[in-house]
Amino acid sequence: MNAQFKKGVLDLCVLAQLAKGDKYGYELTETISQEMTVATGTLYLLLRRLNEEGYFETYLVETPGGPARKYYRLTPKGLAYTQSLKDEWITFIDQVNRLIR
Amino acid sequence: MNAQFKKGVLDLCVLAQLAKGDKYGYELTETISQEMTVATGTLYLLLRRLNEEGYFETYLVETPGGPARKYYRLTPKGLAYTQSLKDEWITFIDQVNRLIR
DNA sequence: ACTATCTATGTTGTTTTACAATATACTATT
DNA sequence: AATAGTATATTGTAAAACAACATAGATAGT
Repeated sequence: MNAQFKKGVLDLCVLAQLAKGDKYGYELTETISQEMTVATGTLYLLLRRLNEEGYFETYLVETPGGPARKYYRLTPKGLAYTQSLKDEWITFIDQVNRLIR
Repeated sequence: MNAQFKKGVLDLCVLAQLAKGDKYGYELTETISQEMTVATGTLYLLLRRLNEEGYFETYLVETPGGPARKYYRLTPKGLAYTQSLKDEWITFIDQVNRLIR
């Protein structure tokens, strides 16, 4: 069992969003905030950490108004990690449900 | 949303077990270990914390062989907290599922 | 008699993660 | 001129889980 799941579901949420297509940080903050409260700083910290672990590639895109957007693209390693995290999440839910029902 | 859920599902597992009936620490360790890995020290730390917050009453029971068992009994406050945590857990699963599917 | 194992409770120090607060910077609106 | 929105990022703090260790009585094996 992955110990990180007890406190690391956000990783999965971000990775699963990126599996749908490249996104920039602020965009991820907005999307995830629709479902749960998350501090903006938390997302950037998480993105930096996962980036350092080789799950992302990044690229900058200029915008006419406002600062440039930093897009995150999943690497093959990142995609594989996303799938394994998703599987572990499903398993984890079952384990918890067996204990609490 | 409860921020503790991202890292506090163990609380719910322990409380839900106690909602079924009084149990002692080692017994909880055994039961929860059937579903997920958990360090013995973690359980006792968690029990002490929840006890200090008024969710338990405790009592000792002598055993013919081995040290006495410390039983934990949910207080009304603890039972109410268990139910609210359970509700929040169900909600949380839905929120995550919307983000990852 | 000694050793290991099981039952049972508990503490200490470390790591991880999320949060709050703060900082920067450009644009558009009032 | 001030505020709000878009966008990225850092710092310090708190919570929770872990690993390792400590204690202790009973039992079983060698």
